[in-house]
Amino acid sequence: MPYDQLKLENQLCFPLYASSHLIVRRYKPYLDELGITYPQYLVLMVLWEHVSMSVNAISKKLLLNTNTVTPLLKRMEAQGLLIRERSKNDERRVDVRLSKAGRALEKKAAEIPVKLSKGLIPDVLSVEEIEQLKDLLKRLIGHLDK
Amino acid sequence: MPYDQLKLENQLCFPLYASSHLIVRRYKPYLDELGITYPQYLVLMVLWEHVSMSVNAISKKLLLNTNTVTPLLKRMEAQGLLIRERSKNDERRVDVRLSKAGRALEKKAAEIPVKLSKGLIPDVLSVEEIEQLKDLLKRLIGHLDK
DNA sequence: TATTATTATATCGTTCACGATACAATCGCA
DNA sequence: TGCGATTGTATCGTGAACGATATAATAATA
Repeated sequence: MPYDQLKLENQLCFPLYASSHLIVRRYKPYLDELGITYPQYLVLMVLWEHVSMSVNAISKKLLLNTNTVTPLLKRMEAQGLLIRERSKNDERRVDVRLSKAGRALEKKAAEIPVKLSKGLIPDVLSVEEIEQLKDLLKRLIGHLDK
Repeated sequence: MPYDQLKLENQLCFPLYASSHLIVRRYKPYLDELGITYPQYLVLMVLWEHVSMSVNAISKKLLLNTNTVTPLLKRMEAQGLLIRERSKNDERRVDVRLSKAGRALEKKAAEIPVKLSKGLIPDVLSVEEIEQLKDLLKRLIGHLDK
């Protein structure tokens, strides 16, 4: 039985890949109600925390490339969720800030993580295990993102 | 400070999403050498373990929808990595098996997980922590995939 | 000041990922 | 046997995700 490391069962990457997809699928019905996608929800979370941010700063925060974030932001601007504006200080930069509509979504969105954790915590994973999982993932990300 | 659960920092989903992307990025240069993408590598792993499988069985194994897997397999067939053939028993099914070229990639692919674990284990995460991480992810997937 | 390098963003083409939908083959059961 | 329900696969359209590339603004330095 050669190449045990090539079994899905034994890989770390596959469960990461799969759980990421599955959890986004779980978010979908709730995000559909708000008219946004999961990556758009990530952008909103960044902008709920920071009044104004450049395209570059957003893409760094989300660990995505700017050529992914640029069209994402343009779609969100077209939907009226945010405003993109060339910075006056440095005209290479485009600063992004939420519109009223974008800011208004925060309250509704706040319920989503609560709803999703139902049935998961503590039945499947305890609070401690969730913290453990987040910690392990953050250390992994720290290694991968350099 | 309202809505703490909406901070990227506090979410479980975001580190899952991010680590999945980052690890696929790490795979990329190695998979480029083999002329395949990460989802194609997943398909190959399934078929290295199982001589023949239906489209449906592959999509279930990878936790992907068939409308994702069908074009994936067609591209792989066009590249000469595998053969798709209507099942004789049940003509609704399409059985998929590797070509010689597809089987030949296994040996080269076997080195990739080994290379990727360098610098990660045990410096960033111990062997035990990797096992712990896989276990937590599998339990999470078990919950999400139903 | 001129020119080279860097930074920030945008554009293009390919591959995924998935919901909605279509359609043919097979199954279940009266 | 007949026929409605189910199953397996495929097609289409939209939104990512990213490498490669382009372009303009700014910074660095000769």
